[in-house]
Amino acid sequence: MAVTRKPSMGRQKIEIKRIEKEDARQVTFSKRRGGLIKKAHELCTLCGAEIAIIVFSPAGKPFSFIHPESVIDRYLSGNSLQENMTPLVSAHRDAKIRELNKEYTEALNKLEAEKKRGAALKKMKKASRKQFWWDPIDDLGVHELEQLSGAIDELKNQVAERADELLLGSSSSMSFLPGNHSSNGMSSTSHSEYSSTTTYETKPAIPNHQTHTSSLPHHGYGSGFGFYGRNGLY
Amino acid sequence: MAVTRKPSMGRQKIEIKRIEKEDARQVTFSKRRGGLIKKAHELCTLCGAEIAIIVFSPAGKPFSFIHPESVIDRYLSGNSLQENMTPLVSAHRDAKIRELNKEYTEALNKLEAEKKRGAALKKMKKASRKQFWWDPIDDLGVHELEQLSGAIDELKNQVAERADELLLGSSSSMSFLPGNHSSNGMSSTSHSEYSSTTTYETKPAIPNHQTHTSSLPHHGYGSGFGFYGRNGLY
DNA sequence: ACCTATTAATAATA
DNA sequence: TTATTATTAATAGGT
Repeated sequence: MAVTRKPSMGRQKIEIKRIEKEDARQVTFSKRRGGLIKKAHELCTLCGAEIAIIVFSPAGKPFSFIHPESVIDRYLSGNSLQENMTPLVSAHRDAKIRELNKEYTEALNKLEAEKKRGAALKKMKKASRKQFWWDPIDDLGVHELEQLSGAIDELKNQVAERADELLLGSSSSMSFLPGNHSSNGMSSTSHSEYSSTTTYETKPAIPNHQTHTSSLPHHGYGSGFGFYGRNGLY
Repeated sequence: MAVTRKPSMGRQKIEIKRIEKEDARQVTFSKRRGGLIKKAHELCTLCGAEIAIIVFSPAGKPFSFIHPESVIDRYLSGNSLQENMTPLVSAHRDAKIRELNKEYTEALNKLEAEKKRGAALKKMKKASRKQFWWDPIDDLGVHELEQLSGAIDELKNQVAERADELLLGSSSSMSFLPGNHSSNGMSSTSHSEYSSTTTYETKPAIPNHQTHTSSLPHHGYGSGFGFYGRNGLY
């Protein structure tokens, strides 16, 4: 009793335009997010680039992605970045920097080891992405740079807000997330997929209230990414 | 005299590990960058998300990508963001904010129109991407947030540095780019591909010197992204 | 940059 | 969400 065999219609070509169906949109978002991440990871591994990303899901759930070990390392190794920090964050940072450094290093080593053992490599199965534009145009003006700078600040605000909330243990507009925590299928044990890259998910922060009253840990400059003179390493 | 017909070996499966051949790496980087961008754009269009990205090519060439119109708009519409700006940038900003606003709006309209006319849709043909990691983990701590915040600051520094250079007209370590400008095939006319998304390329800045001495335009918070309560719009 | 043979991503489904 | 699989889309190698 074999039916006409129609397991699936297979992938259909779709128009690149907003998916109206809320449900489908969510699914696609999830799937493509995973795909994008994978692609990004591959690009990193293959060519060795440095990236930092902040994403806000359609639902307003913030995600952040940072790759450069160098950046992380520079931060963990403690340095001149506490000055411009929010007193709140700064305080905690002072007390935890060491611990975190160790903690983090251990985590990385662990992941590194597990990776070498040819551990899990099939946990990734999400989808969904963010839409942004990327254009290697040649002539950039001051205004664009200013805008960019501003946008970056905005991003920092989000992070800072979340940080303050955590530090204060305040639940002014945040305590537990809406619902889909492990929804992505790679919760706790998951981020051992890709080696030395750091990722954060600037949690929910509740898609309702938005008391953008938090402060963020600014820090001195002086220590830019420092990727410039690294040509010799590639 | 038809040979054994071997047009191409076709795509070969590759290991996801650093491409040692400098040349091949560059090509792959380019190709995949384009692919990633495309993917990202699609995700944006399909699901409507908000993203901001900063990337540093293996050669140290910085790229930045910002999507959210809302963010841009908020910035262009002028507000409380001049306080923490570098005097240098701030000054210029004061004088140009209006002009830029108009300029930008017009540009967006132009792109919008061209897009509707079903204009060019085949200009995209680059390749290359950045490698970074993105992980939707559920439990984020203060330390991760701090790191994230720090990394974001780093990014801002890059932008600020460039901005200062432009404003000062200083060529201390920057004047013309190394070489591959239009190498991507979509220079000037290119960024009309995707509608209302903003993209910047924090130019070369020369992959050698790195006088991270620039300052960046910090600005007050108060006006976070504000994507949170937008559920109803999706 | 442009071409294809292949591999990889994924829309539809369950 | 997660799994399956028919198709479309991305691309590694070559030219």
